Amino acid sequence: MMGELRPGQKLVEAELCNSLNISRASLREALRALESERLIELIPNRGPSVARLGYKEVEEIHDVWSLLTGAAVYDFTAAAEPADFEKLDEALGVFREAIQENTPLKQLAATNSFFMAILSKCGNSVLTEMIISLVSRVNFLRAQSLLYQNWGVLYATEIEDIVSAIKSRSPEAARDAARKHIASACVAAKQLAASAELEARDKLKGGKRSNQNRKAKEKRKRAATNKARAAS
Amino acid sequence: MMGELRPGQKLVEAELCNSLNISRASLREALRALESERLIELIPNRGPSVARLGYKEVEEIHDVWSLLTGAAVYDFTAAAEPADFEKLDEALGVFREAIQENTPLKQLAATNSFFMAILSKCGNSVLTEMIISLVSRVNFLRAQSLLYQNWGVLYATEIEDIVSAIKSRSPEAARDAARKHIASACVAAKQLAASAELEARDKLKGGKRSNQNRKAKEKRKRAATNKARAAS
DNA sequence: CGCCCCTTATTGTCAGACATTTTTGTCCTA
DNA sequence: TAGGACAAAAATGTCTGACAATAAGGGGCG
Repeated sequence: MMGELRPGQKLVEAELCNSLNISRASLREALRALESERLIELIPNRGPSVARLGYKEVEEIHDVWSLLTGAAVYDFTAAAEPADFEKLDEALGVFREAIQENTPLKQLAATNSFFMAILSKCGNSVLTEMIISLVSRVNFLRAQSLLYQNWGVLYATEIEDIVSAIKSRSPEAARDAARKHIASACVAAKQLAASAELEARDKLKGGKRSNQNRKAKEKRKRAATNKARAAS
Repeated sequence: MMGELRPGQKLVEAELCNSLNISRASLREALRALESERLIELIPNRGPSVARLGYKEVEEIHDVWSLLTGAAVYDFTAAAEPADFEKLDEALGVFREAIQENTPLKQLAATNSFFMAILSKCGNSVLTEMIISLVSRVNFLRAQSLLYQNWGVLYATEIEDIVSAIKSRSPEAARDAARKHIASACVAAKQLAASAELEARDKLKGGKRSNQNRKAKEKRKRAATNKARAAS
């Protein structure tokens, strides 16, 4: 259920219908919704495919994400109450645990709950939704940066900086700390996106080669097919 | 085709299918897309209705819009070329014309093309799309501020300020001018949203009264319905 | 007048069908 | 052998009809 979908992978409606046990009508409704969230691409007459993220787009998303999250953290810092501080501490604690245990998915969940605690009290639900929408588009890159690389330790100190700035009631410092953290995430994501683009290019070459192989294989089939056609 | 849909108005699938001459399946796909863009609300088992914008939400949208557009104008100011200046001047000229001619819809089109000229060259397509999505949600309020009130003359001077700041290659000044303009638009939109909320409340009262009226009317139908039921 | 039940309208979902378009596979030719 | 024309297969875009589940509205009753 996780990580099984690679960017650019083509999705066939019939297969999805079977695996999800829903009708094509319902499936296509869901696909439309996923398309507006930019999680899949829907090219006319070519069907849906998992959204592909280029290097440039990753950068753009993080730029906007940084701007919006900075504003959210700024507003949160002014409005936060002691109960909110506790939530931040708790999420930060879980994150530290996850680093000790070396459980990347737990790290990801912890950072998500950390920022959700902030967003849910930033006072602007439109802002919150837009940030969530942006994060959903690059979340798998963030997961990869924790899974396959070791960005967690850096993220931890950055998040600590955010918390301490919030606790000292300094909106500007909190905003800058948050933007700095997202800048780090952007570096990690851009690395992954770049290597993914290279991989995709390699696969393309491999695919062309395999086409030639397939042609050789198919020659054996010819005889049988010819017989069938002669019969008709 | 314009202004026929009032916020909160219920949309019936069958009627839309007839008027658009498409099947329910296709219609529902389109409705899902409109829902993710927040142009309609889609409550389970209650069907679609034109999105309602409350006072608070109008403010939130304008806050985010201001932030994002500020960034776009900032980036545009650095990247703009002489050809882009011409587009801005042209849009501004059309806007002034429209004010002279007192043609509000032309004013709206002019401001849209003005900002589109900026957005298309701000260098961040994600940012551009998000702004367009936000504007689409409050565009009818902007149109009303031009149609029924006289915000156009103020908007004109504000847009001039943006242009002159851009031309003097001052990103900060351009950003602030843009944000100031959107703040004005926010004031206008909030007024309209507030009065719309009052209207809606009045209609609710009137609606209750009309229910009673309808009951009186329906009494005449009873006889026929009873006969039909007795027959079955 | 207000509340409960029943009828009706509307939505959510499915299965099947068909034209159009894309993709794949085959054959022919230079 | 590579490449192009052509046919076959697969997939999509769209429509129709159907049915259960839910919500809305009307009628009857206290």
